[in-house]
Amino acid sequence: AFNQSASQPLCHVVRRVPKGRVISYGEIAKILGCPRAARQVGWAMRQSPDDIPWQRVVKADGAVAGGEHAELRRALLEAEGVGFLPDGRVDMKKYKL
DNA sequence: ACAATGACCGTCG
DNA sequence: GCGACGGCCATTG
Repeated sequence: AFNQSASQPLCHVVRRVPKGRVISYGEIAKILGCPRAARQVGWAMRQSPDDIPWQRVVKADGAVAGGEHAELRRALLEAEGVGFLPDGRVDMKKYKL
């Protein structure tokens, strides 16, 4: 049930992620009550305002999603102190919430 | 109502 | 360790 109103709880979860940390779509979905709704999270995120720190939302394996903005968000994460592995992914062991 | 698509996840070879 | 496959829930043509 990730309708437009769902973007609110979604934002809540994203905002609760501390700076310098990341969270995966699956984790968010789980927190929202639908452990298998990772895709919907992505869908809701796409239509959500950009005022929220979406840069902290990455895939379960640490890869940064987000198509065109992916590189930009990666840069933002680096600015927050999130370390990236040589393969261009976040070190989930250290930074995953 | 059906089939295809997606800012994904977990399992299996 | 990596690539392939299916499942998941909601949106869209």
